[in-house]
Parts: sequence; structure tokens; C-alpha cells
Amino acid sequence: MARGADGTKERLVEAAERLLVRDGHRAVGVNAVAAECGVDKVLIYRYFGGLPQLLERVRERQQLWPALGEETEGARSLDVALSRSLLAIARELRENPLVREAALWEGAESNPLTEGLAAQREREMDELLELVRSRFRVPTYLDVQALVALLAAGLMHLSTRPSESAKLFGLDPNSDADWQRLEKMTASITRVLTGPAD
Amino acid sequence: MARGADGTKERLVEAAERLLVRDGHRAVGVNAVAAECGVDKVLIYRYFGGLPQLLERVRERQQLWPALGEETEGARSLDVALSRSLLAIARELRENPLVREAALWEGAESNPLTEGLAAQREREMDELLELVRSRFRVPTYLDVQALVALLAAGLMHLSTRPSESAKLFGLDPNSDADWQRLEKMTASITRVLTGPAD
DNA sequence: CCCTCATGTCACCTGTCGGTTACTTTCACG
DNA sequence: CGTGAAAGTAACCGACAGGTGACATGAGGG
Repeated sequence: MARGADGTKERLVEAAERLLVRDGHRAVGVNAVAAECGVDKVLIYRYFGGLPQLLERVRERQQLWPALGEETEGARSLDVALSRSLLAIARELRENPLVREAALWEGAESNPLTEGLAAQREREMDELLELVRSRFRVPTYLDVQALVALLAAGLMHLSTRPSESAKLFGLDPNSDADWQRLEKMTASITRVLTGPAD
Repeated sequence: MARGADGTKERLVEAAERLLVRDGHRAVGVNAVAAECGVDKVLIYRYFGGLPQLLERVRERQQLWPALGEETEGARSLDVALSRSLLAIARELRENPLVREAALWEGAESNPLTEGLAAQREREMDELLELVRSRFRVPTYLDVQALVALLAAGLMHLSTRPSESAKLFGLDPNSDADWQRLEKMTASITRVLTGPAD
């Protein structure tokens, strides 16, 4: 029977997401996605044209990077605007497995999903800088971009390590206690760097 | 003719290193290493037992993580000890492609090489903390471990991105200018965080 | 001189991957 | 009714991966 193409298309996309979250990006292949969906892989080619196009649909359905504009909404100082943004990134990476897996994937290869993630990330980054510079007085000696890049990259790296490798620079990012130390350090750095005043 | 097993063993290890540096970890397989060496892959099994054991030899021949003890040798303050260590890590990652590829590999899978890297890294990290705590007065409010972990992870992440993805948090780690900004920021953070005194 | 063993080559097996072709089933519409 | 297009299935293909067995060839020691 013809079970309806639209439903199957959506179920395929969902299967890909599920597979990515559960088994990581290495498990996302034509055969695996089709099997996970309980359907033949030829449908992937018929409906999407190929796996990349299917991943494009995954990208469309998902928010791959936190919207920093909302986070900095009520911030009244450079300090808290940056802290909130960085903590939002940290939390998103820690709590949203799909984002985490996409970030991990980006280190390995390029595809519509990882490119979408990169594009969203860069856009949010630009927006944050723009917003912060227009709203607050940024000391000329302070390289906000380098600051945010360095801390965000650190949080990204620490949150995307596979769970097997317990210790990472002496910390275990999977441990809530250690993760809190990292968040605290992130806040400390931004607070101290952006200066006590302003 | 028997060209000598010892020589062939070494040439196989060198071929693996060359392949890893040139084409990345995904290219390091039994077939590829044998082909790069111009020899049959069966020798890998005969001489080493398998690819993992060959990678073990690669690990033995290489320094996979900078020795932080040497870097902090002449440091007379907590500030410079940490800065020097972090900059040593940054430079090593940036200039030693084998270390960089091994670090990238660690994010994807586990093998003797990546495990060796992780082990060396953790050992150096422990040593640094031990050394720093014994040699300097570390303020009780300062979480040195989280600080170093966060910054080192950031540098690691930024230096291990594939060269294609130009922008990363608005910066291009392949650009010398941008990289200098990151190094400068690293130094600034450690300096400010460890406090002006001591 | 011949036997043995290490070195090395070649061919082959098995499994998995992405991708395609050919066939069957189902439904909608004239 | 029946015909034709869409939905779905199954079998297949070539490329490439890791891994193994059988065979040639060489040097050294009895």
C-alpha cells in the first residue's frame, strides 16, 4: 500500500536525527538511516536526492546554535551580556545532544548540517559583537572577539568530547560539579576582563 | 631478497606518520599505510600484529604533548608560569601537525595514539598543577585547574579545525594575525586572573 | 648441498558502504 | 473497470575496508 510520501519523508528525517543523537555522526549513513526508519534506502534518493539533502532538512528543523540576541536582552553591562551569551552556548552544547553531535561532526567532515551549524554560529557571533559594541562602551584595549572566541571554543571542546575519555585536562565535563567550575570560571574571566567599571 | 625486517618496520611507522600528517587520520588504514610504504599490508600484521600496535610505535617515537615542566622552569610568578605553559601548548598545536592531527583524531575515535596523547596531556596537566601549587601561592579563590582547562581546550579547539572552515567565531586561526590575538588574550586572561600581586 | 626459516608478494575472503535497476503493490482518476 | 503513476521492495553492483592463506625467494647453518 502507498503509505504516503510526506509521512515517510518526515519519518526519514526523524530517523536521521535519532541516529545522530543516539549513535553519533559516524552512524549516519544511507543504510543506517533507512534501517532505523524501517524502510528501503532507495526512498532517500527518491525523496531527497541523497543523504546531504536529507541532512539539509534536519538543519531546517533544528536550531543548531543558541540565539544570543535573546540572552543579552536585559543585560545592563558588557560583563553580563558576555557571560550570559557564553553560558547560553555552554548550556546548549551540554544539554542539546543534536547540537553537540553536529559540533563534533563539524570537526570531522563537511556537510549541509555542519555548514548550517557553522553559518548560524558565525552569524550569532557577528550579531553579538555588533550588539555589544553598539550597546556598551567597549574598552579599546579589550579584544572582545578574541575573548569570546577563546572561551566559546573552550566550552565547545570540553562539551563535545566523547563520554569515554573521562579526564580532560584533569576535569570531567560530564560531571556536574566540574562543569559548574567551568561555568564559574567563564563568568569570572568575562567579569574580570571587562573591568570592574561599566 | 630479504630487505631486512627492522628497516621495513621503521619505514612502515614513518609511512603511517607521513600519511597522518599529510592526509589526516581518516586516511590512516592498513591498505593506505602499506601502499604509502610501497610494501604489502600483510607485513603490518606480521611485524606489529595489527594497525593499533603500529600506532603504538608511532606514539613511542613522538612527543605528543609539550613538556610543561621545562616551560615553567624559570618562571618567577604564577602568572608567567601559566602563560608560558598555555602558550607552549598553543604553539605546539599550531606548529606540530602530527600533534594536531592526533588531537583531532582523539575527537573521532580511540586508539593507542590518541590514548597516548590523552595520557601525556593529563600527566603534564597534573604535573603543572602540582608544580604551580608547590612553587607559588595560589589564591584560594582561584580555580587554576578550570582556568587552564578552559583556555587549553579553547586553543586546542581553535587550532585543530580543518583549514577549509575559514571563519571560526569570527576569527581565522590559520591567520597569523588572528592567532596572535588569541595568544595575547590567553596571556591577558592569565595575567589578570592570577592577580597583579605575586 | 640441502634444509629451514624469515622476508616478501599475490590472490583471495568477508563485510559494509553508497548508489542503481528492475519489479511489485497500491491508489486515484477517467 | 482498468490504466497509469506513485509508493515501496528486493536484488544487485562496484569500490573499498580489514584480514588471512598460499606461495615464491632469499640467506644462513647443519
